[in-house]
Amino acid sequence: MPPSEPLKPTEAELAILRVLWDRGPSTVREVTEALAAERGTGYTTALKLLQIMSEKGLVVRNESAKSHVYSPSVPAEVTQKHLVADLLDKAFGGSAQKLVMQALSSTRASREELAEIRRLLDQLDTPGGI
Amino acid sequence: MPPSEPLKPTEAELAILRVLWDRGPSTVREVTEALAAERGTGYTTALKLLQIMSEKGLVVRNESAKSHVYSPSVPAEVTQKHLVADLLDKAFGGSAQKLVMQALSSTRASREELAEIRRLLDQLDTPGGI
DNA sequence: GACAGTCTACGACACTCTTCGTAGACTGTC
DNA sequence: GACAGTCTACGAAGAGTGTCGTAGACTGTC
Repeated sequence: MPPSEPLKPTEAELAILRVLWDRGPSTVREVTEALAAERGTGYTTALKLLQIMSEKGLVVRNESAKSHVYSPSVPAEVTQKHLVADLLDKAFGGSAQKLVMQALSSTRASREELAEIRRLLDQLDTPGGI
Repeated sequence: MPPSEPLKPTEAELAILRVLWDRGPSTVREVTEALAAERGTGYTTALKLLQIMSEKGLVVRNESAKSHVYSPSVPAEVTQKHLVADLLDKAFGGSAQKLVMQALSSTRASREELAEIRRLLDQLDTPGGI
């Protein structure tokens, strides 16, 4: 069977994924240092997490160098989409509208961002010209 | 000091909150039955959860009747906003635009919903007429 | 070839979450 | 007033998470 679900990352795992998304493929040491500021957690903690994430299939690792190099197994967008879908289901009864409204009203989006969203709305409204 | 943070509900707690949001103030038995379909969990489980949530301040309870009646301590929108803000921070680097894009593209919103969102966008774009 | 430094692997611990079993209180019925 | 039914309260067990300490392997330097 296929790898089944892409498994929802835990909080600590998500923090690591964020580092990998930002930095690209990274070693344990690099992840540890990037994480130090916000979490203050040690080297072996990051190592263990990355090992677990590797088992779960959240990251892939390249062992060709002495220091293994870890990368996200799927693009950020895929994981993000899953997280949004999960929240949508669990907290908003599936109403994307409500979620979007909360997201927009709880932050200050720039005018360009708003325009970008409006562009997406137009695209969704008139699907390609069918 | 004030009750500090509104504490993020866990998954099981969120499922219960959803029942209370839908049904309004409810007894343990009512919550248990509403939850039975999706979780198949027993009476004492719901009771314990509600007790814990009451301690945490997620719900308030009215003990005037023999069967205590539980209600959400804050409106759904407040909790939802916190959850969105949390996801925004932890998974999207604070970019509401990306979150909204994922939310909109991962679901089929109706034309009316899209219009509603567009209305909110207009409102955000021209704040009151300054 | 001993030593310092860096790496991975692994086990253990504390903590939280979720679930349930059991006990005790209360209420109505015969 | 005994009994069945329903309620709350509480303790405990099992799984999952996040953290680290320690051990063992490898690499380079003197």
